[in-house]
Amino acid sequence: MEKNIQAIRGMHDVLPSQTRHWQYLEACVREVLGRYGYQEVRMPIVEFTELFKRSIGEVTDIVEKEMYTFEDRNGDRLTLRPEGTAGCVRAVLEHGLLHNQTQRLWYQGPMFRHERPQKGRYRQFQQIGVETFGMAGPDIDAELIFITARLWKALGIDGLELQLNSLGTAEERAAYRQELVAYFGCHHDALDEDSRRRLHSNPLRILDTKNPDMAELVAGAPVLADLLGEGSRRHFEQLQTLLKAAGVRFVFNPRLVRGLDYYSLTVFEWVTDRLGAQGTVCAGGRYDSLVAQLGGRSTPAVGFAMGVERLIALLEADGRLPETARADIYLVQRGEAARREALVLAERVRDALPQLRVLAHCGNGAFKAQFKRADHSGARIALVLGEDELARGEIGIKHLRNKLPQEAVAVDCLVGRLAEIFDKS
RNA sequence: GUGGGUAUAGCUCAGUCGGUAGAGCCCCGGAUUGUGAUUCCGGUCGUCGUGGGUUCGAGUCCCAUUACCCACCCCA
Repeated sequence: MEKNIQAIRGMHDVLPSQTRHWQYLEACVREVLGRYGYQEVRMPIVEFTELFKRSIGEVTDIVEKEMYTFEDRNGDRLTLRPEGTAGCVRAVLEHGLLHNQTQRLWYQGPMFRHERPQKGRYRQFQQIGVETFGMAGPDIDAELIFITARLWKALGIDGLELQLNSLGTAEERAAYRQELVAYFGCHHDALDEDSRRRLHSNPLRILDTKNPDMAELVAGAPVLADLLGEGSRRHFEQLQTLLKAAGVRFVFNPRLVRGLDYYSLTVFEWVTDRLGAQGTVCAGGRYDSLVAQLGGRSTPAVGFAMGVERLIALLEADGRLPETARADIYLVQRGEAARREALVLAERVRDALPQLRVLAHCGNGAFKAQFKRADHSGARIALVLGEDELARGEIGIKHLRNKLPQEAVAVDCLVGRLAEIFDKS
């Protein structure tokens, strides 16, 4: 038997009842970022596989088993982007946007990771990313965090916790990594299966284990903060001072590690406990070595990304989202001549009153049913054009949301009368 | 990749011990001619996820499979 075609696992349609929510969120983001002077960039969804391998890191889960990679018709290895930073860096390098200048950029779009879907985690998911280039100080780190805090406020999201950590420079982190591997290597027998694997892939992750049997071992592990050099330490302290000065609350989380290889110094996450296991709603950090790593002149950079589905889930849980837009006017008609006239009339109303949403009934349908639809559309008034009205050169205005009696106005006066009605609200 | 749960109408869900498939919502029609949301009456809608098996008989029991959900892993 033939199977119905359905959406790819982990990839979802956004239906009309939800698009309104997305648009609201996007408008909010656009507005806030605009106020900080950030500019939107749009990159391709597909890049050379090599780009992601070189930026995200060969031994990360993303590169090893989560990428949608395929061969192009001419034999190129291509990958559906699993995150946005790599492509953004590639784009600014390719177009010389880092030549003697700083950049504050943002983008939005789908990312793809072949993971097992669950709440808040999908194979195609939407991210809004923000990246800045050419600024090395903690002030730009703080600015990014201010942006996020302002965004939560604008959206009405509260209850998020900001977690903060410093990973040090690439050298410091490498040194720390070695110490960790040495330490856990000595206690190899005490490691659980996951941690043994992490020992090679991402030893910093071991610190974040959820296994209580490992708690003691982890507690005795060397601490990254002890290995930070003077520069890293000052950067981190200054950032904290800036956050405090601006009244942005945060929690120092020494176990906060990012999964991608390119991070250094500042890393942060906004988390919630209301979304199940996928509690990170926004995360980012500094990646001062990535630009050089991808062939550019060494350029400091810092950025973050938000998971749009997760933010929407939060907003929906709080009932913070606007209703789907309703119609303002529904035009019902009856009779052949009226049907033709109705469409023309609707056009005229749209010409004169562009802010109104005008639905004209199309096709057949009992008069009664048309009113039913008018009601259902949410329209405040129904315009009635039947044989009688047509003969008299009039149009009926029926108020659907209050007790006002139905009016009849000359067709020429309709626009003026409608303007009056909708002006009052 | 690993584990657990679920699958019945467009939606939300009942369905007893194995005995002919149900409700609410939605949609459509009607309640004196051309007027909605309330009320009343009537109506449409199902490969009971899919494929096998047990049985006189399976939505129900068994096996397999697929999809979805949740968690692990990982991450936004």
